[in-house]
Amino acid sequence: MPTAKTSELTRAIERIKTSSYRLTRPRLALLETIFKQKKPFAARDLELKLSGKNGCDSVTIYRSLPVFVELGILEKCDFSDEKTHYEVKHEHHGHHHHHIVCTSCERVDSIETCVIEAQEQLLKKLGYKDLKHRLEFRGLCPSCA
Amino acid sequence: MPTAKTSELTRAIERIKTSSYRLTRPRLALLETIFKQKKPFAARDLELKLSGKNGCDSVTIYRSLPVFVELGILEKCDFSDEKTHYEVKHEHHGHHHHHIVCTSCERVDSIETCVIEAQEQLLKKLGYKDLKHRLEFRGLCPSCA
DNA sequence: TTGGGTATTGCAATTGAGTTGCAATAGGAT
DNA sequence: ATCCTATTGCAACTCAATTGCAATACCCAA
Repeated sequence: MPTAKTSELTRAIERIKTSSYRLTRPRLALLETIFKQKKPFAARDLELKLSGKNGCDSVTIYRSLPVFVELGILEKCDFSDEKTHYEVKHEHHGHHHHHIVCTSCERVDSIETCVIEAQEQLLKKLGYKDLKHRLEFRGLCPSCA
Repeated sequence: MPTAKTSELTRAIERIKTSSYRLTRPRLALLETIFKQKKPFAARDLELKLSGKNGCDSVTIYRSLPVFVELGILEKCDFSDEKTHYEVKHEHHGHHHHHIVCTSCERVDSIETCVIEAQEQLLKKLGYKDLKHRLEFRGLCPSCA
């Protein structure tokens, strides 16, 4: 009896197999680690968990993450500075959403209601096209506050 | 007769002098270059314009920009990826605003009406404190579209 | 105006994320 | 089982940004 996580992994594997990409041992190890993540992660986070035998090289990680994004398994979600972050593209919030990161504990919550679409409509009326946006909130979460 | 730009430079100089920071030749050269910028810029942009005699070292640039932010002369405004961007904190839009960057010509416009405050109010009701946010739009501007 | 404490500079070296070249390896379709 | 091609992993590299440190230059106080 597959758990929700197992079937998500299974679906990811299926997506790779039906694409022109190959399902390799390193990629499988990567996926298994990825689906254990409870928060958005950076390449470096995976690197630490995947070093040594049965793991995979950091270069492979850097090369695979964009592939997974292309296959709809992951989503890029850049927080403030430094590194590129990714998160699993869960079915139940495949829809557009944003994050709020606690500046104290780094807890990440999802914001399901997006008010920005209104702003985009405004810009479209001004003649802008192909709009994308990125929004992040930072602050103290209820438990830290 | 000082132009608007001149007086902004003058005010910036004044801010440095009245702080514990020192007004040095490199910082002055940096400020002069900064106030010529018409768009948000990265450290690297200034570096190119300030190399050679009467310029200043890139390390000095990297060290000064955060100081200028602290003094309220500049504002950080991180676009998508890679480098850290800054922009002059003009008096006439010292208020909170966002940007839209054209994905074709890189033209940057300011968005004076911010709908995000509503979202923050919502998060505050949920118990979050000390909220900050960052929002950027990317897309084709009316002339490129 | 001069002297001196301290902020600042600039060079060189380093860090850290991410990329690239390339030969060896391993999917997976036939 | 074979073979074509995607993929791996190492080493070397790029590029932004940071740090150590000795030399320099602000600028305040006498």
